[in-house]
Amino acid sequence: MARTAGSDGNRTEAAIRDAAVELIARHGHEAVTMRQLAARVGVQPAALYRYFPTKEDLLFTLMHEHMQALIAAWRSACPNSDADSIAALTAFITNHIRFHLERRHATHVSNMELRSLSADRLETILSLRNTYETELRHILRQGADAGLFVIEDTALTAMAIIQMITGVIVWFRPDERLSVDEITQNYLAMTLRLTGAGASGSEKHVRQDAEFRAG
Amino acid sequence: MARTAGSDGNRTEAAIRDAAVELIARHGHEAVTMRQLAARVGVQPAALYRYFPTKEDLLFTLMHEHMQALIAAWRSACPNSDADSIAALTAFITNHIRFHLERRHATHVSNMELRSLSADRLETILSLRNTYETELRHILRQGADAGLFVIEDTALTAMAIIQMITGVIVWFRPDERLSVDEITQNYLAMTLRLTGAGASGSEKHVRQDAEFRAG
DNA sequence: GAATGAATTGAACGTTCGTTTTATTAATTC
DNA sequence: GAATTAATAAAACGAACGTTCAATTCATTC
Repeated sequence: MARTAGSDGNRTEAAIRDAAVELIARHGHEAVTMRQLAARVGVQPAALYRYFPTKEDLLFTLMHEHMQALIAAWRSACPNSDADSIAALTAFITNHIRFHLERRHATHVSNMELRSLSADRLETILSLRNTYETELRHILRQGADAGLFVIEDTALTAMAIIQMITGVIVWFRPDERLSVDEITQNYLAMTLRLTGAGASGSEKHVRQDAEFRAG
Repeated sequence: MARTAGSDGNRTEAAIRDAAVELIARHGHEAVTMRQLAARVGVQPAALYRYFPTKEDLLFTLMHEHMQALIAAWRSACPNSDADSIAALTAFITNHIRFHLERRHATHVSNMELRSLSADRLETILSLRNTYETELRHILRQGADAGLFVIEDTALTAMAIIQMITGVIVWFRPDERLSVDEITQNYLAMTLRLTGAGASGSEKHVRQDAEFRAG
């Protein structure tokens, strides 16, 4: 056989991307074979090479688009530059958690498969990551300068916050006892306390365990 | 040739473990080949099979011993059960960061290579991990019950703290601008604020950016 | 409805993988 | 110093890997 009835390049490419994200997130890039991926898509292995020249190209494409989407999401979610730092931090945390919970698989790939990239492509991804993290560092520094935050070390605090709020994808599973909104408010409250902003902006969001379980 | 002069099974096994931890941490379990590992040890691939029956057995051994060492380290570092919750939390954070900074490679392996384990071995490791994390949950719950902490959700807060303090191994490199002690104090201060214990126990550790850079 | 391009198959390439087997040498025991 | 055991080398196994190539069929254009 050859070309199949109803075949469509755009649909096939999208199916490859979707299947690849899920398989790589679950088993890792090295562990996923092109045959395995092709079988999941419902196609022969050779067909994959019409869309991605190599296995690594496929991985890089997924990671690159994910990082660009993350930065784009923040650009459209961040408040005006004259907003106060607490509002900016709130927007950052909220956007980050929502974005990552919506794309758990893609985030896993972007965070775990860096070592499968060639040197120059690794640098491309790390540069995008740094661009994003710099946004948080700016918020923290401005807030600290304005006396709104208590921060010992801006870079270290930024890393700590990002590790904490990205970690949600490790344990969160849909149909969990907590809704996405509850989780977001919870992480936000912790972040505001962590940065010393708790007293001025977070109390209204704080609820106790019992209320969470009841709701 | 065959047995080499001065060869010693104990030394060879230790060399295999050390090389395996480093290689797996850097490249991932799937990406490391037995030939590559053997070359690093300075031995032929077949020699590895005298010490570990399969590649997965080697990985599991490394992860299992690491998790048991982590739990043992906490058992010998945790204060008496009549100590207050802030002291217990302080001991937990301090022990965790020191332990992980001393074993960055092994921690990387234990955290990233879970998907290379068979189902029953995965369960063994996850069970040990749960044992460890339960210790933190107990501290948080006791402190919340005693009114020392402000915690919305014990399980979620425990996950957030562990993600945050384990994340130190991702960015920390020796000969960094911050010493291990400074990093530990910094994470401790953030954790105490995050749990709402900041006002009563952490101020004496807080220092500003400028002082860190100067020190 | 012939010509052209897009989409895919089927088969194969050389390479590398984890692992096994057998033989050989070094250390230890008696 | 012979017998035994521990430690390794050397070579090979079949299987699976990423990838390529030619052939073939579907869809579109004119």
